[in-house]
Amino acid sequence: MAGDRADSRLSKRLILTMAITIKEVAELAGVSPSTVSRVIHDNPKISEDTKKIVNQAMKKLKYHPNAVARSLANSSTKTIGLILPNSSDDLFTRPFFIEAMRGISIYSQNNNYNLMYCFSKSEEEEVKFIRNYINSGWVDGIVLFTARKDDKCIAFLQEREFPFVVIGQPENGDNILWVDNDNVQSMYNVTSYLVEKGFREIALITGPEQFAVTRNRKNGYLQALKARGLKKNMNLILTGDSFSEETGYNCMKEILESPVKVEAIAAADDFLAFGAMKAMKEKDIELPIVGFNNSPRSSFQSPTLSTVDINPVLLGQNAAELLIKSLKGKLIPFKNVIVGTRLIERDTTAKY
Amino acid sequence: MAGDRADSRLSKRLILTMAITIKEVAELAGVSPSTVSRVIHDNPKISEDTKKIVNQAMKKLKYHPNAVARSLANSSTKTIGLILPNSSDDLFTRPFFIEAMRGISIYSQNNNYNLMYCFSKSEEEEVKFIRNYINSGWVDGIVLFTARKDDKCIAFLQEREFPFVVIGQPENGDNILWVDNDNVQSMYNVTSYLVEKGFREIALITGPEQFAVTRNRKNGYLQALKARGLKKNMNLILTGDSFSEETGYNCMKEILESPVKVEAIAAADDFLAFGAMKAMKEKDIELPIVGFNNSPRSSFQSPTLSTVDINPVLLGQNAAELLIKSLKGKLIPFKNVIVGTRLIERDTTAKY
DNA sequence: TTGTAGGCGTTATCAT
DNA sequence: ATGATAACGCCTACAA
Repeated sequence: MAGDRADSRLSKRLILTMAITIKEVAELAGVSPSTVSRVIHDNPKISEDTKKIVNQAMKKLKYHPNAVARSLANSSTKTIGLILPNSSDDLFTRPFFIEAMRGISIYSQNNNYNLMYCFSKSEEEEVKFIRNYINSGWVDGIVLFTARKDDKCIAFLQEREFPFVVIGQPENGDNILWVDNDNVQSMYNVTSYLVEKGFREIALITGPEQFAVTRNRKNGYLQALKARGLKKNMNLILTGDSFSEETGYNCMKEILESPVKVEAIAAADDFLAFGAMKAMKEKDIELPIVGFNNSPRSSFQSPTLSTVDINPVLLGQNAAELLIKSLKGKLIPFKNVIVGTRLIERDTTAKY
Repeated sequence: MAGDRADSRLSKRLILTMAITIKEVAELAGVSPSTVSRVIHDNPKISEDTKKIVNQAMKKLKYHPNAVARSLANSSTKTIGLILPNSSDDLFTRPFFIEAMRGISIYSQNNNYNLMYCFSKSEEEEVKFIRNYINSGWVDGIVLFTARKDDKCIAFLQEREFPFVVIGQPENGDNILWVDNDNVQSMYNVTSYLVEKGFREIALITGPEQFAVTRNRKNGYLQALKARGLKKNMNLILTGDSFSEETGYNCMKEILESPVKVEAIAAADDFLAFGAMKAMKEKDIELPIVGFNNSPRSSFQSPTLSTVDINPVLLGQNAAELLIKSLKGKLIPFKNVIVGTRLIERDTTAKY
């Protein structure tokens, strides 16, 4: 007498706002819940007839699987957590983050993964949020948006053996999933480009050394000089303590007010370049300069700034792809992806 | 003999990567799972002694509640879904969205709510994602980032009677949670400001009428004229078909090439203003102009653009607050919040 | 091919 | 104050 058992909800349903469950579909279709579950998962050994009946019942009742229950049973939420870093102002002035987020969403949405995000104010808070995501069981994997030297987030994730991917090349990244541009190569290209224009005394303005991106771009610069037979001049290498406009301004001012000869500038970030341009303007000097990241402002400066497009959307997409494939247990042939960059020639260099 | 029952997982635990459950804590503490649950929830009728014992056990085992199981039992995920709209390029060039997201995250994180997001390519896709969020049961409520005329997302959410909040004032918004600036007042202020500078022939460049923000700003403009005893001139009111720079350019060109006299411009968006400035430059004309939204570029144009700061972070924070309070069943005294704006005077108007 | 039963980890009701 | 038990909705051996 299944009909009068206590769990015969369909007939007794009073609260209409509650979602339809697999049991109710089963009841209407006259089969067992497991059969319905099998139909949902396209289990091969199910007869066409019952499949049809069950599908009709599902349609009639407007059944939709409850993802939470599913997650509990599968111990997988099909959700990825994004840890937005503490770069406070950067977050707003630079479209990098939202573009990368969009890239991640493109791949994830196509593969039925959900996305969670949180903003953090400090590296400690980042770790706190990661811990929280892991402990609560909300996410299957995590995306980090930056790789620092001695990165606490990475250390923590490794210790917990939790799946993650980094946008940016971590140190000791051998066993880590990451995506990045080839920052060595990109800056190599920028430097070579300036050398080919005929400049010899090329200054480099970078951000803090704790970021891999800084060390790599510096390397690219040095390698290019070497390859062209130019020797490095430490007075031309300025390491700022941030990627801000102010830092760029100070670095450029320092060079201009020193006796060092400069003919061109490679900046590791557009904002450093903006600051440098400001310093030059103040002294009524105009030197060729190239930035990095193709920030919107770069095409509206006067003169417009030559820069390098690092393709953040693609970085995000590849990050999501790496992580999701590894979550699915797919054998991925490589643990990291290099996304190509593109030098955009604008006013600050085109005329030379 | 509880010790040798089949579910005595603690003693038999082989797989160490599996998370600790309430049962294992109970076993170690020598109490029942329900007691542990009560300790977790600070249930008043629990003895200090057992509370202590249980807490020790939790600490020792590094227990953390499983949020998914909790959600299933509570039929609430404490998660909010954000529907990022289809404004493709806008998303990247304007920090509005990420700032609003940050605002939402501030309030949500403080109240232990999680955030999910998705990007959509069209209004249809937005509805699809909303449907998905609701049907799957992943989210308790939804945040919309824009309010269109005849908004399909809002209609769908209302039909499903699902909790949501809108950033932007919807039409027929009486029974809807929303936050917005007072767009009428803001543009009223801008217009009055220009009138006080002595200008009479003030042009208005707006985006499409389908957006409430457009209609409201237009209203503010008209009301200000009326209040100052100026009569409206339809030739000075340009309604663009987007908020883009190109649209602003075309509108301004149209005015400048017509016989109409213009003395100043109020633009409903910075990008419209950027376009207008470009059109003026081409004709070697410089008229006072005010934009909207305080986009980063506005302070780097030459001349720098006067604009209105709409405080997107606060908009986001208030949106989250409204939604979460209503989810918690708190009686909220108002169903909407008005966030103040601030006119920022820069080069395009300061000198007059 | 289909059904039964137990489990995923937590909460809540009802006893005691 | 504490424990047993049955949900929450779905999945999956195992049985038939």
